[in-house]
Amino acid sequence: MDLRTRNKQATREAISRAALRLAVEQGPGGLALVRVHDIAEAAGVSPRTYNNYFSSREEAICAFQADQSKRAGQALRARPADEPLDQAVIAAMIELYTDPEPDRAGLRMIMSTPELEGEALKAFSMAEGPLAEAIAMRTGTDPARDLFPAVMAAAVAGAVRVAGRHWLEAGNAESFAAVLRRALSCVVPADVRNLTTKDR
Amino acid sequence: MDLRTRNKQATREAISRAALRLAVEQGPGGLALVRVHDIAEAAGVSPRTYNNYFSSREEAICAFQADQSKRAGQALRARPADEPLDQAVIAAMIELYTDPEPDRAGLRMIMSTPELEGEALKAFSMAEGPLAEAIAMRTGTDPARDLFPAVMAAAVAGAVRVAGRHWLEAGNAESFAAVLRRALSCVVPADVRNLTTKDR
DNA sequence: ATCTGATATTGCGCGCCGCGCACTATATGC
DNA sequence: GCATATAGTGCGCGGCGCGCAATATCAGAT
Repeated sequence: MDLRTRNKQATREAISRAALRLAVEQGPGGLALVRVHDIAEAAGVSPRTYNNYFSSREEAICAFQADQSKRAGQALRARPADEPLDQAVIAAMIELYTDPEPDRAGLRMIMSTPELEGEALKAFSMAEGPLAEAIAMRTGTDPARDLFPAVMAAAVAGAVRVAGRHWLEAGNAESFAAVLRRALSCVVPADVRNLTTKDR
Repeated sequence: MDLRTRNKQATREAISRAALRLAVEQGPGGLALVRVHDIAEAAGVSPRTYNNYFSSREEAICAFQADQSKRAGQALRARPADEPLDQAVIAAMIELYTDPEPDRAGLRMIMSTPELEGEALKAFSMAEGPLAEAIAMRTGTDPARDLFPAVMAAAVAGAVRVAGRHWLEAGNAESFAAVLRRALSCVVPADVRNLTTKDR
């Protein structure tokens, strides 16, 4: 990859990290106190530059989650091709979202701050497109006709979100991986054939 | 209900309707041209009053979808108690979202305008809470321990969203009810017992 | 090592937005 | 018909997003 591009990504990440850190410092109640000026300063960049990378504080704060979700497709595609869909999806999502174990404070910030709700949903739902594509590949279905890939992708993304919420509310009782597996088991059918055929 | 409250709701709806109408007029590309001033004027209200009801144009535009989603719980609860979960959910969602058949232009506006993406996701996801509660009632599960109700609710809301997108992209080939049924069939298990037991 | 062209960063300024506050208009319930 | 809670409004402030043009920075060729 181009060095120039790498520097850009570094700047982007610096801004994003600064934004999330400052937001976490204020807690879910004080998002209004996180000024663009502060984010830019903490990232060592001018306010105008901050706005070249993100068009809202919310977007900057949730950027990490968004980027992670975008990798959902490749995570599933990385699973062995002969693995059953349900196992592949569960393994892929656990790998994607628990490497490393999520930051509690950060996740709590983006998931329980009303002003961030829309952006957080956007961040998680960014997994849907790539995921649907990967699922379609695996099941050999045509995304234009079959609803199954897109619906399943949305269900998986939703399960991840619910798992996150539950993991935040419960204490350290369970690892996120365990919660995630439980959640995904509710929507990823062990045998998917009867559903796809019904859907054709 | 109090008359005063009804007038408030009427005002709220007037603003919301005006906002959506103006947005549709500009199309998904020109949301920036929909000024608060115009919305307020079209609703016969001062800009300041508009802001007493909605804290952003996006929220005003998506208010109808949001309100509809909020009724998901009662829609499911209105189904006969002895009806199997899968049939009840499908029937309830079809009743809720196809009475009347959705407005194509309006739905297209909120679902394919990038600036509205977050708010639209919020609107659809507002069904999840009430829906999860109703599902928990039906299945007799404890939402605090079992993930199933919340996960299923998220999956259903996601399926509705995907169905909407598909219905917009396809022409008049299918009624929305038909698409909705197909989408929901992908995630609502015909026999839910094996999943709930696995989840306990 | 130097130059050069591309590109990232920045400063400035405009228009709009969300909202707190205080005031006014309204009509509900007595 | 009146008192009073409540909805609507005008004003003003601070902040934000972004277009534009100038500047700084750096990769790559010579």
